[in-house]
Amino acid sequence: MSNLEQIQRAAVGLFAERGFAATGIREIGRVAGLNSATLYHYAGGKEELLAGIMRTGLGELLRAGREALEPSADPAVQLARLVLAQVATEAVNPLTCQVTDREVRALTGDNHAEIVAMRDDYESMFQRVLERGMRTGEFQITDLRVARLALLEMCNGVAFWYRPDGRLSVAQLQDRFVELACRLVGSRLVGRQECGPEIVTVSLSSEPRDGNVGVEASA
Amino acid sequence: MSNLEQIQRAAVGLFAERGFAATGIREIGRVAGLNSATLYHYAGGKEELLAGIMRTGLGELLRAGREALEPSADPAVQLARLVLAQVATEAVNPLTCQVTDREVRALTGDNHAEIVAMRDDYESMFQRVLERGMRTGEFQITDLRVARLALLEMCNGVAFWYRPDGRLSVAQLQDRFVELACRLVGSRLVGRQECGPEIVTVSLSSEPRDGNVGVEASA
Amino acid sequence: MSNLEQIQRAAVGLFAERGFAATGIREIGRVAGLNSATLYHYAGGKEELLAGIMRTGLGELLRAGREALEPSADPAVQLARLVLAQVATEAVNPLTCQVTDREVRALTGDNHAEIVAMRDDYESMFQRVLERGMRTGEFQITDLRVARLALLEMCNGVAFWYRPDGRLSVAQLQDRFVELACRLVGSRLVGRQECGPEIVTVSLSSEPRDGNVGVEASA
Amino acid sequence: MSNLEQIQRAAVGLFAERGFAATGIREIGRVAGLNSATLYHYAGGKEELLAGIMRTGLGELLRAGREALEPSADPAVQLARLVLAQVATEAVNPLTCQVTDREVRALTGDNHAEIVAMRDDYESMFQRVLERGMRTGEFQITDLRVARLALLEMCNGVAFWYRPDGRLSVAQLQDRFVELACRLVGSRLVGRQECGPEIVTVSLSSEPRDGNVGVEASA
DNA sequence: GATGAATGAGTCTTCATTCAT
DNA sequence: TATGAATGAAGACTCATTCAT
Repeated sequence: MSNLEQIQRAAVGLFAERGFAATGIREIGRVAGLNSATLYHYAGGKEELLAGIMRTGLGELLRAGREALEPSADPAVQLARLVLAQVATEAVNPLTCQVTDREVRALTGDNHAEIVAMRDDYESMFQRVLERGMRTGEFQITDLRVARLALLEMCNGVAFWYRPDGRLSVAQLQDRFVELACRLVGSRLVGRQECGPEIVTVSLSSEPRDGNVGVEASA
Repeated sequence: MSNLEQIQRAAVGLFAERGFAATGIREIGRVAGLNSATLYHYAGGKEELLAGIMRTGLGELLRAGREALEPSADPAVQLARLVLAQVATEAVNPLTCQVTDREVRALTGDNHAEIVAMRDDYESMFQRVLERGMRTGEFQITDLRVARLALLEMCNGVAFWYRPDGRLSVAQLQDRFVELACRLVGSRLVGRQECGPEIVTVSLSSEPRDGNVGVEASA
Repeated sequence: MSNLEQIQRAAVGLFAERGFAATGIREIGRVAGLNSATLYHYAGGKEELLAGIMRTGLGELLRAGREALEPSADPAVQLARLVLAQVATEAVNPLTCQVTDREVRALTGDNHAEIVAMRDDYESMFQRVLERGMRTGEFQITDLRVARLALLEMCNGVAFWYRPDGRLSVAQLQDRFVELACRLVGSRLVGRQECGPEIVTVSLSSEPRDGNVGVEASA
Repeated sequence: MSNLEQIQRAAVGLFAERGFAATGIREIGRVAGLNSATLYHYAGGKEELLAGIMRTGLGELLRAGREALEPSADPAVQLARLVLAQVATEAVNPLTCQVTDREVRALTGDNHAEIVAMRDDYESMFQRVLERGMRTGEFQITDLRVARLALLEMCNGVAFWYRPDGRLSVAQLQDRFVELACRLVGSRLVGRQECGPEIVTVSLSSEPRDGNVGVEASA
């Protein structure tokens, strides 16, 4: 594992636990096993470190989202696949997703603009699917904006309570959420077999792990 | 308006915008129009200030929740009323609710324990209603825990995006969320006329406001 | 007991325990049962409070010292009586004497000058007696200054370790110290019956006490 | 001279002049020629700085005391050598000794316990010698505790008034004090030639000096 | 006579960052 | 590549003091 990854993991763990502002650069260094000055060499500073983490997290959500939309044009299937993708990503990388979700306000200038833009891109995927589902009559939605926001909050929440060593497997969690999402938008329940090819879920290099399993990605 | 209220409003505004850890005591004082030392006279310190705000916020959620459960024993009605109450409280006091939702980890010791206990109390209201609805067959829930968490996340989210001066009135927002909640748990759609007496929504004294309208409470 | 006395006692107790600089005006007020602002009315401020205490303490030492020197012109008797007087004063008012001994450097300007002058006055009593004892041949002193300083340190020390409820009565303590002093200056041992009329030992109003016994003085 | 030494000297000078509580960390930094934050890098904080100084001072007193007791078993000689050692240490490092003597109460927790234990160790050396001298009949002491305390106060006092550039050399000062001590305990006068090998007197690195002379020690 | 309110200056300490090595 | 040293700015908090009531 590279030094930057080591640093990102340490940072994600601490940022998730205490928040960006309450975490010291020295503490990150200590957890990563590096001098805090070394950290500047690899990560470029505290805010750059956070921005890198969030780019990673949102980048993966975007990639998985695009993969989700690809195979089918059916809004119900697309929504189900979006939920599959997001839930799995959040479940497999909860701390990175927590940080990505909560610390946007800590960014400034270009970093802030870039991350907000990525987030907006991601949310617009849901928006467009919901819109098309309404137009085709597959969805029964009273208020598009409210539905989208409720749906997103619900899915984002996974990162904050799901524990991989708990009762539910990721696959089970996905099934539960697809069901909830279908109900929320008033669509028919989309089954797993309808959903087409499985979506790759990436185990992010920024996510702190005991041991080192799963599909690893350096992005 | 008392000095403590002035301080709490300033603090809530800043905590919501930048987070507790990223907000300086001097800055709160500046916004409140007081010397930072005076703030200690009224609020007792930064953490005490936060704890006071969160006590206010959770206290009101608990109160409104109890009022919601009272008139009917029907789980569907109780759930609808819980959602009515929470959505309205969040919509009317969004910043206080944001802070209450996000800054628990900044508390320590007894403050932390107390607030966590209040939050658990509140969440158990939803849990109990969902359980009873499942037993009576009014709800069709695949996974109780997942449903509860999804529901709560969805409702908590309101504080983060609802704007009182926007397209939707609070009443409309409530209707949308009752519909979403009913769908989520697989119950019949509970109409407003079924819901019984209106639930008082308190405008918290800790909530920053332009002007000063609404039912005000010092609790 | 007057309010000023109450304040002085509280202050002496705290100054002795933690030192002047480490003691807060509010804490003194709390111990005295008064608001810290009220303290300004009676004592005029923190430094004035200390100066008052030290004036009291040194004033009493000076008074007792003069009383000691009066009845006899014999240097040996005079020295014995000076020791009797000082030891008793320190034993009966240990905390006031500790503060008087140690906190001179906390004073400024006129207060400082005045207290230093009083202390010098007091020490010069010993100096003069030792000088005369040398001239008359009653004392065998190798180095006058060293002897005086050693003698004074020795006597001042009483305030720091003597406990009235301990093994030794004040009278016994006096006897021990007279013996030590006589040895130190190489004089014959002066017996109690030689010492003439007893010296009044004042129980200072600035000394914290449980209950309220002894000859009390307001000076 | 190392930075830590620089800091300790500055601190000792200021602590001796104004007291620990009345000395600011910034002021120490200014005198030491360092930013106050740098001070934390080397000394770890204000209390740690004091504790380090006192460890140095008491450590040296203990070492010299042990060296004093070694060569002879004769209580009179041992006492004389203890006095030689202490007087020289105090005369050569007066400010460090002042601080060590007076600021114990500023320490807390483990630091306090450790320093008090060292001081008790040191005082017990005197106690044991006095005890043995009484048993062997070499000393004529009416009250052991009083004699020990008087002796110690007398010797401690040296740090507060001896000036190396004054009338007396350290050796002369030692002779005067050995004489006083012998008188105090009623022993024969122990001469220098009886005292055996000279005791090393260490010039502490924490002691502020103009120029930089003498046997220097980093301990 | 007595006090709660108020504050500017001060406290110790930690911060993110830079830089010479 | 890696780090100990160094610092100005800022952190939360306490201070002695004044004053209107």
